[in-house]
Amino acid sequence: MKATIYDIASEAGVSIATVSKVINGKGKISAETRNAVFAIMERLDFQPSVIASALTGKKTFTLGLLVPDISNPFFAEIARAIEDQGHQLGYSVVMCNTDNKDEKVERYISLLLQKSVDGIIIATGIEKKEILEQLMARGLPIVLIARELPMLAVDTVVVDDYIGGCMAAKHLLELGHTDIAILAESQKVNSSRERMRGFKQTMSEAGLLFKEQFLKICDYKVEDGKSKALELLQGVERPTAIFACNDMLAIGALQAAKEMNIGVPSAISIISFDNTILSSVTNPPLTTIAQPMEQMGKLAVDLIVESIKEKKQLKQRTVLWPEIVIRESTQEKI
Amino acid sequence: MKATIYDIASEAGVSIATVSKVINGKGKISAETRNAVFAIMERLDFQPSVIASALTGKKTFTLGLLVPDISNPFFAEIARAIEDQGHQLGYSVVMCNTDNKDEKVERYISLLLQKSVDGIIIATGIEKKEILEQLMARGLPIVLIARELPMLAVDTVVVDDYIGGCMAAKHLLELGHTDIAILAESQKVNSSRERMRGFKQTMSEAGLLFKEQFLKICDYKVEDGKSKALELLQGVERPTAIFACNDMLAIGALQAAKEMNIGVPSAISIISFDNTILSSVTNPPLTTIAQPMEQMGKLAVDLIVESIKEKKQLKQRTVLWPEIVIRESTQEKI
DNA sequence: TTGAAAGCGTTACCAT
DNA sequence: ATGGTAACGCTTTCAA
Repeated sequence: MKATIYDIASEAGVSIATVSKVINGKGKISAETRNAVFAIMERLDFQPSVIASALTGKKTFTLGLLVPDISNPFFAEIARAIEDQGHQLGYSVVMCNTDNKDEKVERYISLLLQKSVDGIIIATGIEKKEILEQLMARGLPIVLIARELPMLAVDTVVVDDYIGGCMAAKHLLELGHTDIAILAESQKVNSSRERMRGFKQTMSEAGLLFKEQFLKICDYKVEDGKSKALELLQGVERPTAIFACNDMLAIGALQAAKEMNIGVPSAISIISFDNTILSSVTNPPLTTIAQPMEQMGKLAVDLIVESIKEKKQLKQRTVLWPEIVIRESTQEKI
Repeated sequence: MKATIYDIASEAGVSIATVSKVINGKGKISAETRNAVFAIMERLDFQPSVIASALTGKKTFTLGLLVPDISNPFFAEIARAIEDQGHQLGYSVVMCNTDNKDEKVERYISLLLQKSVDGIIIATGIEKKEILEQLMARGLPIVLIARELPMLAVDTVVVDDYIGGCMAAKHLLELGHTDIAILAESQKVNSSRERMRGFKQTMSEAGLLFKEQFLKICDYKVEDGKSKALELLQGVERPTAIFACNDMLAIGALQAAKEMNIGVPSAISIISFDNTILSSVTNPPLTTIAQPMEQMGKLAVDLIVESIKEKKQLKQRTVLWPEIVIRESTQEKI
């Protein structure tokens, strides 16, 4: 049914070794046979089997990608960047949605191993770092993107969350806000912790005290951001600005303000983090600390491919600079 | 390095055939040897190579998924549903972003063929239907989702776009609107054409005339929706309602109205199509015709898997019913 | 209940 | 410049 190297060989009246050589451009082959073989491959619509060639020790040119949920715009944008660069360099990417569950992570990793992927890019949180250690022990190239596992020598690409937090605080401070609340993700998430740390640090450097009752820890869901923001806005003391640790939470805050008829940014300023498509689509559009998702994805792929080609064995941690995107959800305190 | 079936066999003092049988639960194996083999597989952390087993004629348990752009929330949500169900049934999915370009489609298909995927789910537009015909001639299972290629016997899962268009019109009509504009996608897109057709049909059945100057054909981009909506709103005759053929265009319309200080829905109603996360996040949140993305994805996978298992060879076209989700972007004409 | 051996589509080494 | 052949890790058939 599908043409194989044997079909080509017999059709061309040469050996399979010769065909293999012309496919891979190896060895010395006369222009004449080369052309003949190419012509026949074309005519028979021959596609060399990656499967078979992988079996002989070559690569599968396939990467695994672990994300919590591709329907989350942040990860969708990262995934797009990764697939683009992967494709550019000749790799396919297998998408895996983990829902941030270690058990699913383990299942997917096992599957990817069975399929002999050349490397795995991980954008999902992992609690048990043994999972990764085991993987690394196997010598499989790994890179972490947008997540980190401290104290593990693994290639990592992240944005500087601490600086991002600082930038958010600086912006709000410059606008004259002093009563500021934070909508954070679970403190198990390293990036969220760092964003908060940068934020608080900048406040205290400005001689301001962050009021702990203004800190709300949320799930990663619009709904939860909304209910926590509602608590904030209904409290006796009301903040004049909110720092949401991601776009989803910021949207929740926006909805809470709307529900309470509190103007944004007139009565309350909201700044978020990520700069996914969501932040440009809300009303008002969100001022946000942008993660350079495209470069992050590209970099992650470049790292893993280098590591697959064994061009490098030093592990590195690349920290990208965030950037503030000022839209319309923040304004001077009045 | 990685344990193979040989390692297990020699460790267990049996033949590789025996090991193969216990892995696949085939043939008759004594409980004793079975347990021994299992124990050793466990101890050696053995992962059977899908590559090798695929080479012997079995499947790769991998599906290709062609989407225009995974960072578009509609396709991200579809992709999530597909990956979920695929994983459920034992299949991995390779994601491919085509940007709706036939050349990229062809490149990806060729790659997927080389990797011996068991089937391809296509959610991307294709102009040259020969591409598909060729694929089908190879006997590779294919299913189309959210796109169709008329006059081609291929499994297809779509929402009833015509009915969806009718529902949108009916809603607007019930609210008393008569001057209604349409923001459509390229007329090459079958679904957009159908939505429009249903919409116009319903209007004319109500004895209303659709004014052709109220039809704007757009790209698939927020920006374009905005500029086209702006033209509409700045015209001498201004519509009191807009039907946008997808969420992105509706967002553009929302932005246009905001820029012109036209209240939504007080001065103009906007209804959209898709019900991606975007429609719930805008202000006001969008009334929209929902596509059941989750079921569509699940169904597509079920179809392709059946077809892989050769349980079925009849091609079918499954048309799902859309549903209107009323939010706050539409109201009675005043 | 178990095993030997052929075969899957390539690559790579060694001959010619 | 070209070809023969072992090897990759597994499944399957046939024998024992």
